[in-house]
Amino acid sequence: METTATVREQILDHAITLMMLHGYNGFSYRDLSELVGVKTSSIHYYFPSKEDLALEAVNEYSKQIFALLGSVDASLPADAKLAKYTKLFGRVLGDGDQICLCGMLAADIGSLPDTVRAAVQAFFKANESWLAKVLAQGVKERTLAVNGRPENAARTLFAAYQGSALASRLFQTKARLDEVETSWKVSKQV
Amino acid sequence: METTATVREQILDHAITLMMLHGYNGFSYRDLSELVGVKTSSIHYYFPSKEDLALEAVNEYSKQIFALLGSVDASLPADAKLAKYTKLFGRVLGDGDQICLCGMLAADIGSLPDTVRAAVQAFFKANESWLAKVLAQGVKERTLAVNGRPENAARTLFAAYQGSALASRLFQTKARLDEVETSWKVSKQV
DNA sequence: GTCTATAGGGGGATAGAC
DNA sequence: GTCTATCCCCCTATAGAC
Repeated sequence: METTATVREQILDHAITLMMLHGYNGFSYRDLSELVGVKTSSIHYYFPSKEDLALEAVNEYSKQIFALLGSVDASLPADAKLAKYTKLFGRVLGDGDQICLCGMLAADIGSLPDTVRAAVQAFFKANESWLAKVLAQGVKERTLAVNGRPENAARTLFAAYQGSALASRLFQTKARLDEVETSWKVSKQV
Repeated sequence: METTATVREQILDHAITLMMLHGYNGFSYRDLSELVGVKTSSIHYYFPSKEDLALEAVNEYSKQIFALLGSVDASLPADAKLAKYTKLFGRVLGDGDQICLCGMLAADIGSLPDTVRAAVQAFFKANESWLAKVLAQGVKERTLAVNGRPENAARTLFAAYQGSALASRLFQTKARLDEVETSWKVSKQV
């Protein structure tokens, strides 16, 4: 049982959540201060600048997501893997008021340094390459509908997940994420 | 030749651009003041609160986009209409540092009042229903690849455009928008 | 309509005591 | 490591002169 999180970990976790809710420019050290229960100067002790904090948030977030992706059973059929991915992406969205941290920071990229841009790019690429493998497998198994090369389709698919996360929150319904999955599954045609 | 724009119009146009670059929380009345050449208090004369400004920006932006959508020749084949849409979406992105205003505000929705949320929702729905008609036409003509009902596929397609706009700016390449179109076009299979 | 002036608060960040 | 105190600037918004 892990009931003890260091102050640093608490700051980072809350920073991730706050950015998923309100974006980089929509939260402050004061917000964190109140959530964690330490003064803002203590937060600067761990994360000298807000940009440092954003960068470490992306790295921590990526680490967590990649761990989940890595835990998906490699022997599953492609459509089952895609279903896992949809669920994973949905769980990240929390109660419906959050979007993917890296989708949010991609929106805020105009306010962020290149270090953060590179980290967000890496997150995108990793997800896209994971999805590309699943799509390639789905083509072989004839369970997923892929137009063109799997690499290209995977970029579009990941974009669709990110866009659907935006729409899910905007309309307060998670159904839109499931529709993405449906759009790539081979159907008997309605 | 229209060389005269009212101060109000200039404010609104710059507000749209600034929000497409940096989001709702990433620009200020001072930024606008410097761009337009009037004091911030004059901006408050036209737009009492920043939320008012955001709402009118969405309305103006929507009006412009809907006018462009309406100008697409109804007699075109579906795949040609989709190509027009891709171009239109790409032109909105400007030099590659902007994303769709309503995509951006969907990311910032946690900081915005319900009036703005409703306006952004209306923008999403209008685009989705326009795309749904194109997809339905494409199914008949056998030029577009649609899985499931056109309405569902259209929501996924629009999400893919929004997500690809994010990625286009993140990676500084517009190729990603074209890939969306490719993913819905019936191909001879590579 | 546009300005000056200002209110009143929030922002990130730092110095230095403990 | 955490605090108090503070700096300095930016923020939205308003009052009132012109």
